[in-house]
Amino acid sequence: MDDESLSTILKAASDPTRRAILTLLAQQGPLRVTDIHSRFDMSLNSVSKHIKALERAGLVKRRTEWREHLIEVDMGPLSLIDAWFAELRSIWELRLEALDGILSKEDPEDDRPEPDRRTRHRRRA
Amino acid sequence: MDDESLSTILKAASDPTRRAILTLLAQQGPLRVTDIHSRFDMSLNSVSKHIKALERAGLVKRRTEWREHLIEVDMGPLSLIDAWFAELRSIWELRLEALDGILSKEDPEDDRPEPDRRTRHRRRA
DNA sequence: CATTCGTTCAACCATATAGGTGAATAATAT
DNA sequence: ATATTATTCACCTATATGGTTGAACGAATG
Repeated sequence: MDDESLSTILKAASDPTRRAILTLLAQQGPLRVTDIHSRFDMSLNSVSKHIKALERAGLVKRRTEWREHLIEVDMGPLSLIDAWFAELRSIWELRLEALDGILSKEDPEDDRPEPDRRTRHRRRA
Repeated sequence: MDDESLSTILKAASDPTRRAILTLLAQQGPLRVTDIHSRFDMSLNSVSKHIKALERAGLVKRRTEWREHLIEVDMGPLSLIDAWFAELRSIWELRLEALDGILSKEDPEDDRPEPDRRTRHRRRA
């Protein structure tokens, strides 16, 4: 549905460091920014930025207790991606079924322009 | 498994135009670059680049017949993403189960540093 | 042969982002 | 009050990417 948040989520997940952070959080549970930083050979600032990217995508949630910011993974948005994949797959399968049904009936030329190989020059609407 | 190709796939899928191209291909079947271009308000060159990005990610395959390049969607790589999600989820659930098991047994302090709220200064290894 | 069509390649610009450093803020400990 | 710890904010640089335009290439038509 929401195309923009889908982009944000996928883009956030497309970075190896961010995926590693997600994995770390999944197996270790809520951690502080500093704890996460200690696992990576990278400046604390960069880690903080990555976390903010994950936060923007909704893949992690921040729970601020006293002076520590606990970061925990949120599996929710992943289902959005699942849903998109499922939709794409179903569209694809629907087309195949429809193709099956048409195979012997309609004039195939005006439905989808099936390339008529090695005839004279292709013109299409 | 292959972290780099996972990044490539997710990044390719993170662009709205590219997702639209995938959807179009899923419902229309194999199309030429020009056909795809006609659906978007964008230069042919840009469309060509997007297609190459999708190709690099393995999300579409190119079938060159005579002088036309037929582009068709390939659902294969999507399973790679599915697999990663599933792995992440299972790691997460495993931790929860383990937490359940430990609840009353071990010294909780050296397993995962559970923040001991408002005690004296935190020091960690 | 010259022309047209489908596609890619090359150069270019604007913008976004990953990474860094250093200062600022907030809260606790001494 | 001062020092220490945790986090963020602001700024800078390099690189990647989306988009453009224009030229080049290969194949089929006339």
